Amino acid sequence: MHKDISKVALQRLPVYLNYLKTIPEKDGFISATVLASRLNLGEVQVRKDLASVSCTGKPKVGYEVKTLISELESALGYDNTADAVIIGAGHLGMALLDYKGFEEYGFNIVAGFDRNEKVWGKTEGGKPVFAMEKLPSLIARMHIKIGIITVPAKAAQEVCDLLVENGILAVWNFSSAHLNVPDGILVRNENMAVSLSLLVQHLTDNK
Amino acid sequence: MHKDISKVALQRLPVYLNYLKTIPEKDGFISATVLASRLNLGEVQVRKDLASVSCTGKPKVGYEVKTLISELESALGYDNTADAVIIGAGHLGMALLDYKGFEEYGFNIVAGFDRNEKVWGKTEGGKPVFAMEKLPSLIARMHIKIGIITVPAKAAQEVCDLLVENGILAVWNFSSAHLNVPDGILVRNENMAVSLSLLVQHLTDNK
DNA sequence: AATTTATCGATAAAAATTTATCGATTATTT
DNA sequence: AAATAATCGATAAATTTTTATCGATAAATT
Repeated sequence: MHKDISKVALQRLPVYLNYLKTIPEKDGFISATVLASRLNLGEVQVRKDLASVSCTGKPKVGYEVKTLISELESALGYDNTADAVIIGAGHLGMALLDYKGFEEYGFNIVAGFDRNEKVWGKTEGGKPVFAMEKLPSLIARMHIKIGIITVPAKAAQEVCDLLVENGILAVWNFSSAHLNVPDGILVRNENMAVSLSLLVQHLTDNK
Repeated sequence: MHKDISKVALQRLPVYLNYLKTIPEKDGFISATVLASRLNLGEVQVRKDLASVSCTGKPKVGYEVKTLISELESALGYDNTADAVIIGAGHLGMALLDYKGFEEYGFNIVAGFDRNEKVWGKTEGGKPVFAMEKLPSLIARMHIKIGIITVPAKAAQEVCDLLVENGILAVWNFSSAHLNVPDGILVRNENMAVSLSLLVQHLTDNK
């Protein structure tokens, strides 16, 4: 098994994977040179990134696309599917429930939960929405370790506490609230405004 | 004006800003030490990041929160509000239309556009959804430079081309498609599955 | 008023990441 | 069959980023 994939490389691997899945050369070969120019990355960087998951590149031709795809998938751990639940079935929660990309990458959003009884029993992309009361038993029964928080900021900490109490180990936080968690619990904050601001920053720099 | 903010620091600045806006010490001071421990970052790193936008820290007490907030905002360019449009009024598009965080950061999502006439005329969070035909004139009239793509992958390139044709300079791509754009156009890809996979990666590493 | 404590800001060291270079290898061309 | 061209993979150099150290300073304490 390949190891020592740097943090930043790890962020680029899915980009390669994603791109490889869309190209016409699906049944042939692709070189690091071509890949680099298509994705606007450095040729050497691409080669180095790929070296961390593959050693099947052949001089003059490059990498077999099929092989590379499965090597990337396996390196990224997409083989072992991971289950997660979503708390908050507003538009964002529903969008994530429906997001096809997850399945493709081996993730499985099991269900959504919401306080509002109007959405109980609804399904989105085949995923059901339940009452909050059902959360503890479902998490326990299915040994779920990942919780996705898409509730308003005000309710986020409360929801987070509930998740942690019930054995969740990683939280993906879409609310703007800053979450306090005990040691050992991983929080990843997804702040949409931050992402957009980085885009704008870039825009104003280059003029 | 402060300069030379490193790329990675630039990604952390909004985190500080976001956190500062939520704390109880709003009217007082906060030290890099405290900020670091609250956000689980290195003390020196925080101090260095802040040094790139501020020089108002006082020994023994830290930084005045109010001052720091406005210094961060100005460094990040949140003074000059930026307008954007969203193409694709599915759940994700609707969620972004409704996302309150943007306004807070000085962004303004002007409107959504969709091919499906069932959603035309709807509003979400006060933002209207229009037919695609209205896109060119609105972009031109309001001088909008940012487009957010939340359509399915199949339609993404077509939408992207349309945006570019009409003068959009930056694209925030939520679809899984890889977009080809002319030089000078900035594309930022938001792959939800990537974010989740990084979370999971971290989870499986630390066990 | 002197001493202690907490923190800044700067500089230096360490670590991580990117970029450059180059020999080895494989297909293609002569 | 030999020469050529393209590309890999490895190693080295350059750059960027993170972490450590330390004197200076402002508030708190003695």
